[in-house]
Amino acid sequence: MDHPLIAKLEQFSRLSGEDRRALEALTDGPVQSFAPRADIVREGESPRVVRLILSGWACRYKQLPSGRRQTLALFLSGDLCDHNVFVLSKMDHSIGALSSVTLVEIAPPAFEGMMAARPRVTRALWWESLVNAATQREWILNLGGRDAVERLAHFFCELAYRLRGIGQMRDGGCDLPLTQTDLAEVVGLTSVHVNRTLQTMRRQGLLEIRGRRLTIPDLPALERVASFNPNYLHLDRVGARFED
Amino acid sequence: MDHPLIAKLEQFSRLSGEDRRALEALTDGPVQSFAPRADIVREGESPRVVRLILSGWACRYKQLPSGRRQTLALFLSGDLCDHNVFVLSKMDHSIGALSSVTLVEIAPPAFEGMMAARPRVTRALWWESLVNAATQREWILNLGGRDAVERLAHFFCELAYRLRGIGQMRDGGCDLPLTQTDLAEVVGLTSVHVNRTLQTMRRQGLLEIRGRRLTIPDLPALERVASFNPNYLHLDRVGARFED
DNA sequence: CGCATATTTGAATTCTTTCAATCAACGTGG
DNA sequence: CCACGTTGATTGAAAGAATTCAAATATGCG
Repeated sequence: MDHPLIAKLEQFSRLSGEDRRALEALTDGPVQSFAPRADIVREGESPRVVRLILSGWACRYKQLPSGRRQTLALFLSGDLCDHNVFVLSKMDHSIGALSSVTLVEIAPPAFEGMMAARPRVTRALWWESLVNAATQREWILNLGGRDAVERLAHFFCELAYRLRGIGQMRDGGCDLPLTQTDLAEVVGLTSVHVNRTLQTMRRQGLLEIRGRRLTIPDLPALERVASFNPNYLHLDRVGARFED
Repeated sequence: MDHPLIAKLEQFSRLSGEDRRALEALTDGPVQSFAPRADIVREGESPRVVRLILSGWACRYKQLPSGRRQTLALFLSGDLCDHNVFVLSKMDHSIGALSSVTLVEIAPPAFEGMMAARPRVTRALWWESLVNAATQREWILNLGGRDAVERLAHFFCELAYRLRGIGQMRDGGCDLPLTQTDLAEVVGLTSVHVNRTLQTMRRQGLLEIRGRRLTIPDLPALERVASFNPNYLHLDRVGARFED
């Protein structure tokens, strides 16, 4: 199996053998494991390292005094948790495991050293961080401008594209380690309403959820429901892996 | 009057005379003007330059097929519109003027040259971009986790802190060139509901809007209503301007 | 003064939440 | 292998929040 970070970055840029070795060396530290629901970093802590998700699903989240929790971003295998927050003195949000998670920590100096030495990797990392920013914007649009069905549809579309990018979509479906409560925190609704909305969507044949598996029988249909436009994922240079 | 970008960056880091001259040189291009409601950059265009807002209010926004428009970020004097989007080939959102706006364009090579030459400025620009990212996250929380009163309260709190940082709060108030429709697009509500919500808030003495002026008689009270925590603005190093 | 833009209002509808209870699935220990 | 406890999914009824549509007022500007 491919190295998750390499797999991710190759979506944008073709990497040389040297580039790959540099990335592998960067991430050969000890692997850490987290149980589902465990916090990986908590708001208020001082970030010291960059974290690379190797397997499992994690999220960035914030909690309101009311107890309501909002997911701000989803981290999948190959995702970096903030490759630059260590510029700031304190975390303004938390990072938590949604499923079982394994990750490696990368020391900032090693990270910066590699950026200096490997321009193509650096370019790919820039792309990564700009796509993250674009994804955050799209989430704002999703919460501010769409109703329950559209929000969930959009989230699942984004998920499908992201998972496909890292080779984790199979037979029009994927693992879905999220409970309905987790989904509710992603889309800013209550779990009860997510439940009813999912039923509606199932009835319309937009998706199927059984066990921990999500199936999307007709992704284009789901995209239409969500007014999904994948432009913000900036995958238009995927071909770059074949040129250069 | 201070140079807007210098004023902004000095919130975080003390700049030397050299630093300031470099920033001034960077932004001495021709000044462009935009009328209220005019688009500055449109979705789909290829970004070629970095833009610095000199005066007026602008915003990043996206539009849904339904016609509904969502504001993704607010740009005030001293703000840079994406000092790095030119890495991506096409804009995935638009930038529009909310009031009359003046700005200067900065060519990417000049920008990068200055980053290479002036580490302290670079550090400040990093801070700027991380605070932008944090602000985006907070907007997600605002839309996903708060009701109408709280959302508006939170927005006005953020506004007060940002305007104070650039010296545009006077007598507990500020100019507010936004219509209720503009506000609705910021907080993801209809203008009708914004109208009713503002009336409630006025009745509770949380704010006052007359003409184009916003007054906040008791900011701490408004912060309590919004559960506002300014930590995400990362102003904790403001003192840095006096040390170093 | 008069048009154009912005704010305000009311009533009806739709969407979402709340609360409380039930049902289903799953893993553990006996 | 089954009872039991825990967690997640589902349901119903009622309340609450936000939207829609249409019309009426205000406000500002030329």
